[in-house]
Amino acid sequence: MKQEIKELILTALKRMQENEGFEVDIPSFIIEVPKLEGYGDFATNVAFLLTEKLKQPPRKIAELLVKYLPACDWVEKVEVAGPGFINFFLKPIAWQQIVKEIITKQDDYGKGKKKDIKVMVEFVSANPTGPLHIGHGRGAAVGDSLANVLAFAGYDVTREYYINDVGKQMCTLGHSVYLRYLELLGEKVDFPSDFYKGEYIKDLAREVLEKEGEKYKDMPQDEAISLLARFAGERILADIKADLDNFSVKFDNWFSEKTLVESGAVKTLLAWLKEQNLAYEKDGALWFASSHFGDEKDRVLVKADGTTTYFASDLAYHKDKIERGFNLLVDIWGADHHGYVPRLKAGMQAMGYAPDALKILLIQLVHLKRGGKPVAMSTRAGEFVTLKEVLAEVGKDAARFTFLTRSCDSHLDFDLEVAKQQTMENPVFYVQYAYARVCSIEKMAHERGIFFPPLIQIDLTPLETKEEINLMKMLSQFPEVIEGAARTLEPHRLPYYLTELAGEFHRYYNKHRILGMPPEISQARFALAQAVKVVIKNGLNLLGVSAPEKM
RNA sequence: GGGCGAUUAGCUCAGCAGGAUAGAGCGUUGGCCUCCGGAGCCAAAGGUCAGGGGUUCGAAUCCCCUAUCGCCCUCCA
Repeated sequence: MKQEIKELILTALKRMQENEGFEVDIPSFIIEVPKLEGYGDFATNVAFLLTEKLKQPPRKIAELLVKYLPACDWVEKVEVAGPGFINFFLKPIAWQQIVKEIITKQDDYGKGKKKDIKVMVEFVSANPTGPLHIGHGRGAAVGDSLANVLAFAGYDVTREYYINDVGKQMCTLGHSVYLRYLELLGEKVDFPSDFYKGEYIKDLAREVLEKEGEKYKDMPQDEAISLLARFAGERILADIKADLDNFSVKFDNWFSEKTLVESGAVKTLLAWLKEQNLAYEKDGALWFASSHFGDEKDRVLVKADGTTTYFASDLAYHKDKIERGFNLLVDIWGADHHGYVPRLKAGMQAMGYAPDALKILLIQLVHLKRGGKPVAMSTRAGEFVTLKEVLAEVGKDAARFTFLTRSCDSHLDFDLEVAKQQTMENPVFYVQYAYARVCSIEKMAHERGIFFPPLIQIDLTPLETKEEINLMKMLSQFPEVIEGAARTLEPHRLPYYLTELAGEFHRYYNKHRILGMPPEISQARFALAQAVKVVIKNGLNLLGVSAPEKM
């Protein structure tokens, strides 16, 4: 609808230029929904943007422009208001068309046109050294829904999980299991404080002992640690996959860092950087000259002990992404990694890629609470509330909706008690309730033997009360919400929209009856309710939240 | 000390690419069940958009400074 208004204005601008002899570039004006009803259904600021060039007051320009607007059968009237806004008032038929469109398109309503952009969304990517905790859950929900939204908006989307399955932390993992294993065999061990202390390590050790006996005790320590690292890593990764599956989080690809190292990609890249004089040796280490590209200092690629850093692999990984043909890379990181943004961007530049092709979303930390009181979460002590535990307690829908109803860069207080409550403090139920209500109306109609013609044949002209117009307006905004959420990489816009839409429907439902009215009114209202159902369903799908027919 | 993020109603948070008189829920107060699901609806009260400068027709929104809070500043991941 917005787009159609825009077309009208563009036409008027052209005609005005021709007839009045103005030679002005067409400014990038906006069409917005005004806050006040009296200002119409849409308003534009185009006149303000022309004042400077035309050297005339905005109001005068607006009045002139209105004269050149083409006639249109769904526009009621156009007014110039205030200092120079142009307000459009639409006829009900304009909105009724939307209902028809939704009913026709169903699952496709809101979809954007295919865009020629291949985007990779990389998210979670937690090291396979321990179970996912609630912070990972937030990243998982945001990444998964953002990928859904981007795909729906017309982007070609791939979702990937990067597995850090080599390096020091895997060795530490193996060693941690090894020590717990020895403990089980009655040996006294000194467990270092920087090892993985969680209870799950003991469980893994116990499992090894039960299945494979005491054989690791007798082999060389290095060999035992290496074998145990592999076992533990695979087992933990399997658990991570299961947790994500329970959270309705899907990946197209699980990318192993190990393959990057074994294929020689990391070595090749390092050699190339040296050749380009972008990397140099100092103090026995190899450094990347990231400070040439805006980072505050240079960064180590190969440590003095000969091992490569996480960062070295990461450069090779991002090079690999680009080489696979992605022209937009979205990385979703915990905010505690923000210090790595400049160096990775520097890496992109050094490798000859546009730094803007990489968008990094930093997700602020989650503070877990219960009844307003903080729940202790210490990773160091190995005591944390896992994602699995949270899901078991509050359920997938509430968890996902809560994670998604915050902008990424705002801290999130996740209160377990609130997430369980079915009140408006927890709007997931409010939205689902609206959906269930429509389903219930259908069921009731069926039970009463009320006949409805095919939705597409229903005459919608009876839809003209204020509540109906508002509801239809809200429905018409869905495609723009999708487009905006995709463009800005802000999936949180969607839950807010759905909450508003649900509110508009509840209001409507409370004031007007759908069933038991004269047939032409009942039918039109029923069609409207079906349109609401479609949009809520499409929205919840993108959020990975279920749309229950009964609650 | 430096960097990033935040600061909007008593609380939790929105505010969509600067637009007209600042938004929602919770909580508070008062209403609505002869009626398709009351997990709902209506109404009232509640604000110096942290503070100060600047940019312009116009700023919660963009720029600078200050304050407070969180996170980061390793040849860790």
